[in-house]
Amino acid sequence: MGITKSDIFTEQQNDLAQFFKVLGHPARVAILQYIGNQNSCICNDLVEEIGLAQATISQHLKELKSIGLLKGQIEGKSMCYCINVDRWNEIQQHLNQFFNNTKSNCC
Amino acid sequence: MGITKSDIFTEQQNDLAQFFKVLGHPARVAILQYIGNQNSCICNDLVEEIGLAQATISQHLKELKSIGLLKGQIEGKSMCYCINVDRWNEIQQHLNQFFNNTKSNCC
DNA sequence: ATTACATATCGCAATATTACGATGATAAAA
DNA sequence: TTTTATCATCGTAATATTGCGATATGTAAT
Repeated sequence: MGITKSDIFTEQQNDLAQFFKVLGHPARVAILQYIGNQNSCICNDLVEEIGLAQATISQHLKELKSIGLLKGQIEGKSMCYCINVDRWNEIQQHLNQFFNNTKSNCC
Repeated sequence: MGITKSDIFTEQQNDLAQFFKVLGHPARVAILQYIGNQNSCICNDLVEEIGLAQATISQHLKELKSIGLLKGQIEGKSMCYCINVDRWNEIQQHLNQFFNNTKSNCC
């Protein structure tokens, strides 16, 4: 099949999984780290920095935008992609809540 | 293509992405939450609890084991799958390091 | 208006993931 | 020993993801 049965899970579970999923690709991790180090960014830098085709980088940026982690501003004829710090913190908090609420000690 | 170009990323980026990826499915989130609430677990409970076929659950458990998050002990004729707390904390720490080191504030 | 540049989107091919039925392996129970 | 129960693995179908070339879109410069 290949289709994830999202309807049998809670919205919280689906959302959480979606955050993890978007972060679950090395290119997207690398993009976030690069932007984090630069404190600014234009997409073309990324193409050289990461080593994937422009179309591919653009697709990854789109996914990072889809969960609100990145915001893009038109800067002349290029784009300035930046980390949405509020959202960043919010997601970090969600993930930590998941980790903290899920600890157990049976074995 | 569909193949991730892991060779152009650092080991740290690949590992981090792998953690996120494994957690990036609602069934696996649900499995961890369920085990966390029970403080113990046998796989068959999960089949009823989650609502996926036994083969599917088994596959998800395997992926959670692959990053060391779960450990399984044979318990009579069933399995006791438990959260590996040390590994759990370790991964939580890795993810938080990533979040803390990647903050920026350009826009 | 034309050109040059930067990014987004489309369409495709290759590969990965998800899900499940069927089957295999193992261990307690009868 | 046969049966039953529990979990793992195999094989397969459906769908998703990844990556890229080609092309579209938009903006700035000439």
